[in-house]
Amino acid sequence: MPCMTTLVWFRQDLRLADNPALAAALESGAAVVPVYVHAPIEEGAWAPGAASRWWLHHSLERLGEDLARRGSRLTLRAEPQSLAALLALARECGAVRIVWNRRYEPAAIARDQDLKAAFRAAGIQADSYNSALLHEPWTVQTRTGAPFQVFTPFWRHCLSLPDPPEPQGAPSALPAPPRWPASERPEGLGLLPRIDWAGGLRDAWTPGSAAAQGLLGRFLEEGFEAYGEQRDLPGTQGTSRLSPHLHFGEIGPREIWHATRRYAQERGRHTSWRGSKFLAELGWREFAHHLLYHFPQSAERPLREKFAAFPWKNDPALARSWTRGATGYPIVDAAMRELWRTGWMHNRARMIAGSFLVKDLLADWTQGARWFWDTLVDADLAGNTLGWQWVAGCGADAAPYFRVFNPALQGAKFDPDGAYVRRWVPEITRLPNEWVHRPWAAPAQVLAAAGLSLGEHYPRPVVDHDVARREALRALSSIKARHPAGPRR
DNA sequence: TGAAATGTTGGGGCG
DNA sequence: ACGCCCCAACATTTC
Repeated sequence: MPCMTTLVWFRQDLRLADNPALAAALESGAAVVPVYVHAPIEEGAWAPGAASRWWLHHSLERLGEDLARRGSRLTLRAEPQSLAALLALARECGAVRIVWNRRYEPAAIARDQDLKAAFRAAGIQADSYNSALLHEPWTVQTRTGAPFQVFTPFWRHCLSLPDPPEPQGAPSALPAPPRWPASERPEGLGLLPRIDWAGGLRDAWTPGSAAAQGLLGRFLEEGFEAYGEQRDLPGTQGTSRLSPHLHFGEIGPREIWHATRRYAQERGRHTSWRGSKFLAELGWREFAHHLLYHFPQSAERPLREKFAAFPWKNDPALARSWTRGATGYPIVDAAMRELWRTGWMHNRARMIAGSFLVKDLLADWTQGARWFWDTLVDADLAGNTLGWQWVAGCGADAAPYFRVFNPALQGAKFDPDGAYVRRWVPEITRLPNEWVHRPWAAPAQVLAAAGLSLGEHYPRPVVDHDVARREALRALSSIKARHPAGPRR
């Protein structure tokens, strides 16, 4: 006679603290079988990319260890269909209930709805919870009941809502079932690359919720105060680097919210924390999920529909120079090499590199979104979509298309001492600061003194920014309506 | 969460 | 002393 068992289906909530689905399972007193199902085909066009898979492998290992320390186990299954895998597991365990934390990507929403109905039809109680967002997307709306399309009023509205609930700590023990079901080994999921290119990722990151908590604590102590000034400087460690941990749910936004509040209040700062630039970044994350939820086509298509007719050039050789970090613009190349090596790119650098791809190379923003999707450890459909539509100027609250970043000026402004470009583009290390962001303009004797021969050690610019900018503006005018087009409903 | 082009102002050189 | 021009510095407009 099997005792009551609940499946806790882990997805992008790979943590034990602040996990409402897990808490709900424990509350009932039932035995708990934690499970992760690897079913990438179900994710459609947005199955995890190579860098994400590397992260996921290690994150699952950490979660398994955390569970083992609490007398439990993580059951791993690799199947084409989550439903079949979970129904089979429920049968094996005699489970009568399954719980999970919600996801908000269009394909995941559709899949989860089908699953919920199928579980209920099979006599299995299915309940879902919110672990990933401060506020559910359908609860945030303008006075007229419409979704927000501009960040500032969106976030102002969120800040006016009651605080999200305080997160619960991790349980100290999980009731085990009488017998553990069979489990795939992490290696069996095939997440790790066949040839080991992940050395740079290993050096840069420690997946898992313990590391995430460590990063958050260190950031609050050392980075929070100066975040407003430091966050835009890619040559410094001014950001929290929590993005991949957030994507995989190793830490939740509510934990960050309340940890920030506590940090500020313990130091007698009762006013600034809610309105801080740091929490506003959580706001952008919320806004991204809000937009993807309300505009589910936006991962594939420009929100401003005029942009569907934009005359992209899509030159494969130029796109290749971009992915390889060989455009001849140091800050763009530094950004792309940081991404390739570490699976991450500083936010300011994302804007500069993104603007360059879309506006200087006239490549369709979806090409950039695809590359980031495969190479970023924090690749997130909502965030990636918002970021690329923002940079291309075709999204909600986006940078106007005519706002074109000048790589040399951005470099001078945000990497004035050249620390960032020198770290990732060592060819130009010996150029003085004055020329380090525009080696093409350096006098011959300066290049010679720096031991740099353009076209030999480091490429000449693949396009002339000045010319490219004008070409981009001309391309824009070709799709411009008499009245600027608003976002599509 | 831009940058370039264009306009305005005011100091200073100079005839 | 005066007008003219140049141009830097700043502001505004435009892309």
